[in-house]
Amino acid sequence: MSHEEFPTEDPAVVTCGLPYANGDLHIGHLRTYVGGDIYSRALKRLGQETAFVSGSDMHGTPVAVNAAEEGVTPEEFALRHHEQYEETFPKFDVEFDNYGHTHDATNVETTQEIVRALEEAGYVYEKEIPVAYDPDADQWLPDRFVEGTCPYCGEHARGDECDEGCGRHLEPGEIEDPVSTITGNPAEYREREHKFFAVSDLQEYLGEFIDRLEGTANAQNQPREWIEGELQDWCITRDMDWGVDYPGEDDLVLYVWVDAPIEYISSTKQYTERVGSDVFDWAEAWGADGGDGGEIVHIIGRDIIQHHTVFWPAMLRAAGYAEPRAVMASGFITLEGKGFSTSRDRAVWADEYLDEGFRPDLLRYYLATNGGFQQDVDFSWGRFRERVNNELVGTVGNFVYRSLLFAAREFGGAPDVDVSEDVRERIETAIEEFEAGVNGYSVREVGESAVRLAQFGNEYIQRNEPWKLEDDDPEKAQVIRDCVQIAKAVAVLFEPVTPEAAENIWNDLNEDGDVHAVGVEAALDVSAQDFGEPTELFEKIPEERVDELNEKLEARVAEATADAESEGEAGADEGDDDGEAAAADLEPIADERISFEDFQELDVRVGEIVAAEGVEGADKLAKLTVDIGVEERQIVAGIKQLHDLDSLPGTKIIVVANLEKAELFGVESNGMLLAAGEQADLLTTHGDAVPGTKVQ
RNA sequence: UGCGGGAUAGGAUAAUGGCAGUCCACGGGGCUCAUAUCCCCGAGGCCCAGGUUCGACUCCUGGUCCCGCAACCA
Repeated sequence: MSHEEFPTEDPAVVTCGLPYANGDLHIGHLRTYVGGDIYSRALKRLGQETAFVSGSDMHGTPVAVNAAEEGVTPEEFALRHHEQYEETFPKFDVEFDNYGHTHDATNVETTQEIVRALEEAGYVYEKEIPVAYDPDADQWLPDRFVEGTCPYCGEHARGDECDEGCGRHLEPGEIEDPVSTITGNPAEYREREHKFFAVSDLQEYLGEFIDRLEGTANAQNQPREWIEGELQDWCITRDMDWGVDYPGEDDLVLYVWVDAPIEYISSTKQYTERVGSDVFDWAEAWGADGGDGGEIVHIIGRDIIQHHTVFWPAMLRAAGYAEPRAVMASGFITLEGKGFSTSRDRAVWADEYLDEGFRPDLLRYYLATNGGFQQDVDFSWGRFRERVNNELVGTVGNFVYRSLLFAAREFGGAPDVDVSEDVRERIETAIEEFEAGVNGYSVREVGESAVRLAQFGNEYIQRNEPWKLEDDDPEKAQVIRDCVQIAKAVAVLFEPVTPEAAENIWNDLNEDGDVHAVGVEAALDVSAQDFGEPTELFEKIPEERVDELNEKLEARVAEATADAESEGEAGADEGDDDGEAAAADLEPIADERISFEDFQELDVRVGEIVAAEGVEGADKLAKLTVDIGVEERQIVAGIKQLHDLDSLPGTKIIVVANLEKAELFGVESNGMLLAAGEQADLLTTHGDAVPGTKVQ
């Protein structure tokens, strides 16, 4: 690796964090992949030899647990997601040079090689630790295969973290009353030998490494806490079948975070196997040939910074590979100002975006340029429309279209004169900005260099008004020639962000060759002379589309929330919508009608609140004791913050009495109270119906 | 609680301690080859409180708020 400016003489590897084979992709995920794709295209554009690789992360307990729930094998489960990812990325023009997965033979082999190297170098030792064990099923229960009671807050918790209560991380052996998540059997603790990676031996190295690491500031600073504090060694084995076998140990697999980053190497290897080492040499890039290695750039979400700045470089170092040059950690995405919530279907899914008929270019542009890469950005359909209409249609599309249209009509293509000095210099400036974006690890800067150039183009054509010039005025040919060149430069510089539009400009210009393969210098190359009338690059998004999309989103969230509530998860999630907003745009009435019989299935009763108290550890849940005439019921509802609980006893409410029981935060909820809207305005009786009266 | 990132106009971004600039949106006017671009004018901003200083968005102290991370969560 060098710390010279790109492009360097060495091969580069750009990687994207492995998507975990356990769910659907939404535009929040896409930010990292689009960012990586743009960055790798930009590097290639600068002439840097680059491999862009990733793969699906197939292992780990969540896959195993979810597969078991579905009754399929982990491999089947994970492969299904893998295939889906593999199909989805190209639809967004995210084009990996190689996309593998962690369960393929290459990765298993590479992982085992690296683990052996760690062992040989003396970085692995054994230690006995307590592990949950299911004696009935004769099975070890690592991580999420066990759940029980958090020793710190007493809430129900997963084996590895107290997900519902205090949020603390739990060490193996800590969780109390352990129960198997597969069989429901009570578990016991058994001492068990496990393998540890002596990260602490590499503390000094990691301290130096982090000082020279490039990329975004968050990736460099966040891990300082651990690296400059006391590093703990890392347990790298698990008692399960699903994973990469630990070499020489039949009943242990490697912890998923060992084989996951190694997929970066394996995927590069597969690329070399496909194209030949004369085109791209994985061993040189990763320093497996004993050399210094190439330029390794990791592009990840900021949630996995520590894995890429502590464990991973430690493994590379200990096993004798090259270290990463840069880590770019992206911020998160919010949707219309609020967090994504996949359980509430509050998300813009990758497939959904495409199904709405939008081109990948538009989203790529939005994601790449709406804020700095490490900044959290908000996605809203309104702003999406604004930026597409103003910047892509108004600035870029309009400039290219008006220039090429004018050129085609007046000259049948580009007039045969040289590009003026001023314009040449302006294009050179744009190239410099583009390069600065790559060297500053800013996909935003890369994307904006082309838009600013198009903006200059609009000013330039406007200032010179070629449409007012006489046909024999040499100035007319000059201006048009300059504009055609600017349009070509825009195609070259905008290609990483909007590959499809770049291709269209290229075709309109009647250029030979592949716009995806040319270098930045092509921006200044003489254009083809003849071309016809151009196509329109981008289409405006009408305002009604935004309304429609927002309505769809709201309706979906409402539906998912209602589903969740009927499953007894009411209020356990965020619900901070404000009342005015909810009143301003009401959800449309459902189209589907239900029969009277269906309605009659609901046993709705008048009830009276006897007692109300908050559920400990939950922000929003309240435990209510409700008198419904025939009996008293305990009902949990998400109203803790919305009502004064002390004033509730004596209040008459309406209750769905025959809703199935549910457990929320470990508290049983036997029924559901009816309330209106996000503010949970409680339904009550107008007259004096006694508790137990049926509502009909 | 600790650590990190952040807070500049409605949104997005700049400013060695020296006039708070730019893009988009908004209001008004002009131009018009073009999917309404460009030009002109206008309204609108430094999270708060102290301090250092001739002078603070910038440096210091103390707060507030947002987003993360806190290690066998993929």
